[in-house]
Amino acid sequence: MRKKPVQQRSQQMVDALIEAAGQVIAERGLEHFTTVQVAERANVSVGSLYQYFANKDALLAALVDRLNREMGEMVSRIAPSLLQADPQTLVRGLLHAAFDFLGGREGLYMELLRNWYRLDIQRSLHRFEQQMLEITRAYALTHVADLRLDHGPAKGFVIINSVVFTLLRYLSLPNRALFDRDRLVEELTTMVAGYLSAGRPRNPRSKAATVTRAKPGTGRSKRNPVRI
Amino acid sequence: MRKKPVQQRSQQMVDALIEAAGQVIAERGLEHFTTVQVAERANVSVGSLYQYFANKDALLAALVDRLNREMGEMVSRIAPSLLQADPQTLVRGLLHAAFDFLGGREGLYMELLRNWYRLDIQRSLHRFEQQMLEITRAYALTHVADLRLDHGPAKGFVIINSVVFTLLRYLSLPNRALFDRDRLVEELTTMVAGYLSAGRPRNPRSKAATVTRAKPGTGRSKRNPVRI
Amino acid sequence: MRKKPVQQRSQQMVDALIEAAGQVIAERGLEHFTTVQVAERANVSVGSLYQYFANKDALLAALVDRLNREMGEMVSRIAPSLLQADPQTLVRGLLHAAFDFLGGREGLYMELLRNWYRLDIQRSLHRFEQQMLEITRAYALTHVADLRLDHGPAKGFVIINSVVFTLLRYLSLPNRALFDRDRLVEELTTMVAGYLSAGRPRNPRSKAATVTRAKPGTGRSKRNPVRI
Amino acid sequence: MRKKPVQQRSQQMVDALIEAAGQVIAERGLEHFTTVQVAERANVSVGSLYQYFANKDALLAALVDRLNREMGEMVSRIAPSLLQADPQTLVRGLLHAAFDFLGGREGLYMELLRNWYRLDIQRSLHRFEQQMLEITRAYALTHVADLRLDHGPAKGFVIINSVVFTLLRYLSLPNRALFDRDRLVEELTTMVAGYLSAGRPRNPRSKAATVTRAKPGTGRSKRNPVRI
DNA sequence: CATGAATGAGTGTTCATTCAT
DNA sequence: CATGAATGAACACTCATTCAT
Repeated sequence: MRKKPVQQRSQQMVDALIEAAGQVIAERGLEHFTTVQVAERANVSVGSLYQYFANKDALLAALVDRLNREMGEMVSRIAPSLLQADPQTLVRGLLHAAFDFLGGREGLYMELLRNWYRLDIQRSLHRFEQQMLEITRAYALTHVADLRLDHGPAKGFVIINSVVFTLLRYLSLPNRALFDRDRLVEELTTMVAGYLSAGRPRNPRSKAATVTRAKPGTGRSKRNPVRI
Repeated sequence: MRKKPVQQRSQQMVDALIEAAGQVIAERGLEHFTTVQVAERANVSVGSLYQYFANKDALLAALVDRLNREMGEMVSRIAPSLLQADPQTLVRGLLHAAFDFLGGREGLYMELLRNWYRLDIQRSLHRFEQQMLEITRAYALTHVADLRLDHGPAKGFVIINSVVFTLLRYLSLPNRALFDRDRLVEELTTMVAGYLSAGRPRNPRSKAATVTRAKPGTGRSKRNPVRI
Repeated sequence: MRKKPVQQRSQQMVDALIEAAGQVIAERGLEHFTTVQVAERANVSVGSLYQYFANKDALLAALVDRLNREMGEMVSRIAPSLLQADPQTLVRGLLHAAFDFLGGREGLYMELLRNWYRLDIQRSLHRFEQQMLEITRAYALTHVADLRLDHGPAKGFVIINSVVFTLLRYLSLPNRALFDRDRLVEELTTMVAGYLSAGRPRNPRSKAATVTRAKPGTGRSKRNPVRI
Repeated sequence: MRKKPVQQRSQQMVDALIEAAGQVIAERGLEHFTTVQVAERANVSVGSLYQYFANKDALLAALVDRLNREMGEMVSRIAPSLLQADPQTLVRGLLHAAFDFLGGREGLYMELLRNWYRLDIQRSLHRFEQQMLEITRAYALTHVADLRLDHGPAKGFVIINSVVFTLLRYLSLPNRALFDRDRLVEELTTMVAGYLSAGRPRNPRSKAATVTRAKPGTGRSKRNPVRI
């Protein structure tokens, strides 16, 4: 940002520009938005845009920052009320919140998240993972028996990406006739809640199976038989 | 495609152009590749490119078609050998195959899949889902007890997207120090295999819960703790 | 200048702006300096700049005026002490003064003089010539035998421009390793002092040669054979 | 240059663009010429300009190269016919040639040379000096008695810059009423020829004078008293 | 059919200047 | 009077697409 928007009017302009950028991106797509369009949408001249943002990328970065922040806020808002529920309820609640967040603001977040690798949205996703990890830990403190405690970074990574991109793709579907939102949430709830509970002795009679990789030879050595 | 390449030379040229397009995209990224670059890489003039492809988008569509086809071939190649194994082995095998596929060809598929919404890769993913569904059905015929038979479209959707995008994002990670590929595959295997086995009467006492969505339609606000 | 700065504060501001303009030009070059930079450097707003200068060019004109005045002052300061010396000493003294003047003020004058044709520095140079003419006349009054008295405007023109631009280019040289300042001054002294003394019967035996222009025909008519 | 103009048509285009650039610069001045204007003048689109020149600067560089080359050719064309003449005739001939060259082509060279420090015209001037040095050496071989042989780089530097910039400024004069071209050439001839002959024992009775700098204290150390 | 030079609309960005506060 | 945010015309440069050869 070129100038620190200390004054109120300035901050308003910065906000208006970020907002306008979001709208234009949501409407035209990331690859078709131009600085002039953003300025026009914000009822402002291009020059003003460049008074507050060094360049187009800086504007995008600010928008991503807002996404990042709002994702955090969303989680913080939702989490407390879910800590007393059982795992499925927790997961389902988070999923609905994520759904609402993604579809919100005219699909702005969707277009941004679809471009997670161009913009620096990886950071946002990473922070999201951290928050989920914290929630899981907090949850585990009161529900000792229900969830495994030793969640490494991999579990959070798997869950977040599975959920976010599955939702994202569902919302991007031209035709949602095959199954509705609730069905999707239930499926994801089943999958995620099951995954979170995994590892506990769920079914004592389940036979221990020793399996090897089907196609072990692609350069990965010592992938040992795994006990499940 | 402007002309049906009935002649052999023409088909070769079409192939060379698609191949070149893939290479250039893998190297420079989707947003930085140009038709001239593609033509040069294919040792052909731009004019010839436009002889066979109406425009840039048609070229991209052809590339996506190839992706679509190769994804199908990949699955068909892998599936037969896995039908005898137990669920985890099946899933793990498919995951490793998907991993290899994504990382293959210098990351060409990654760059394409990252742009699933710009190009029309949704079709490819959908076909992929169909194939997975078929595999699951075939598998179920011989492993009746292990997997639920009533997989609707939602389950396939969830699995495919969860897996594909999680792998995609992992491979896009600048730093893979936190956990390695095998760990990720194990986690996904656990999640997916568990999910596929879910629905069977695991906990007889569980159901009989009446749940209502807090605000089922557009329901944004205050989605209250829910009793399941 | 838009307003006559009758008040003291105003005059200070005008001075500060001119000074700031000079500094910015010296640092960034004439083609890269902006009115905003100048205003900031003068601890003043752009609006104020435009209160006193109709536009950018007016500011530059004021700067050139100052250059003009300071060049005059420089000559006036130097001249008196040199009127008693012999021609070479006079010339050498003036050259060193010109050198110091050009290199002074962080090279401000250099950047301005390099742009003698954009800004209206021709006036400054012309005034400079007048001053030199006066000095020569004054000098001739006490050194009748040493210098020709009939210096027309051409001689002053030749000397001033030869000296100023040669010094200017020397100071603009990226590498001054070939010869140092003193050497340059000596050469110029030799040339100029010799030139000023020329016309007197130096070499009685010089044969009268009738020569024709080497390439008389390029559009300049009747340039007749010249008697030397 | 982006593409090697191997073909004739291409070379023509390159030439046309350079020529157009020269014309636009001569008409509008260096700071007001745009790539679009150049393209239009060359009856070509901007895109074509950029097919042959990486950017605006590359176009300017090509123009400067042409200046450089033409200056060299001009000297080579003039020099041979002057080697038999006496010094004044030599100098006068070169001066008239330089005059014609500068004023030629609608003043294109003037505008370029006025910008010797922005463009890389210093190289051209340096090469020009080298050529003059060679001419002087060749001349000295047949006119041993007339010219000093030990011309260091300083002498050439002084002459070239004195002459070039004095001519340049004369041609830039809005009003040439004070003295005409021939007068200027005569004055320069006198000065330069005198300078070139200097150093020879011209006047045995000239008293040796020891002089010190008029204003020695500006930071240049060891500037010793000079023997004249 | 093949070629690749030519096109020109479109984009990001700058900066002299104005004017509401 | 001073301020500095706002303006928008102007410019360098790109690249998908065409078409004369």
